Amino acid sequence: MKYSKQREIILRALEMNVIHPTADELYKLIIKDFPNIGLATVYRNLNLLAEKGIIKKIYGLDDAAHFDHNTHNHHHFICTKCNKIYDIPYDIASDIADNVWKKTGFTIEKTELSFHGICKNCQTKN
Amino acid sequence: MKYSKQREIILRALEMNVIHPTADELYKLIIKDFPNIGLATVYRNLNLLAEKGIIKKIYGLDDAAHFDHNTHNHHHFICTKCNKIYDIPYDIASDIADNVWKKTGFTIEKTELSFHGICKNCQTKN
DNA sequence: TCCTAAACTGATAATGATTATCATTACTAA
DNA sequence: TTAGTAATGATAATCATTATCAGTTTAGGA
Repeated sequence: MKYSKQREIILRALEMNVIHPTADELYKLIIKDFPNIGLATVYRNLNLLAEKGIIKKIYGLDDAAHFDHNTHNHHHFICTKCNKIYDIPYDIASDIADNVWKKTGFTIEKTELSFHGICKNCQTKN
Repeated sequence: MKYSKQREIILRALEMNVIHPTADELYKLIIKDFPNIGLATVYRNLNLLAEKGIIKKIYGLDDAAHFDHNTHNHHHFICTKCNKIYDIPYDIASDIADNVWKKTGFTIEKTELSFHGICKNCQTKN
């Protein structure tokens, strides 16, 4: 993996945003400051960074993949009203992968927990 | 919701298959016996049935949505070698949604746990 | 410093999954 | 039987993502 200015920019942009953006959302943020960057470059680098474990790729929240600079073990909640994505602490179910292994004998490489519902903020409104 | 022969066929085809098919996979199975059915009809009805809670739509296993006639609470494991999808019993983490609610105050409507790894069968093959 | 190979880029075409459109058909309640 | 509406099949459109490719940048020697 060779250094590239674009990758640097993409990683910084992701780190500055706690909104778990999709590749396209991040692209739209970045072109404001770097109008020459290509959409494919954003996709490419996000995937590369996720492969290397430098960032996280989150599936299953909606139809698009989201990216997260927080690589610590944690899960996600998406509010079906405001569509905001929240982090859920890992210790909510820290032994779950181990349980699955004990019960099934399957080797677990990745555990993805996603919760859908109404966040506290949207509950009080309305 | 009005009766339709196609919906009946789609539901039966899903019930007969434990393979958690995608809409397209199910379509390819069905046209063998019902060559006139349209792909859009399969998508439409699977989504409709999932909305009504008659079947389950599973996200996050791979890029396509899979469907499951088993509506009992349970989770899924996908083997990264053979791509087979296995059911994981619910009691592996039966209190997890409750835990999230207690910790965050968020109302949980849907909990989706998906595990990726190597199944027992593929482990022994090597 | 200069040179080359490999990695990276931007633009865009291609893909794959899914949804929208629309004219036609099938169900159902009166 | 009929009218109203939901459903259908064919296909165009969309959306997210990946592949392609010619030109550019980077990095590690000579």
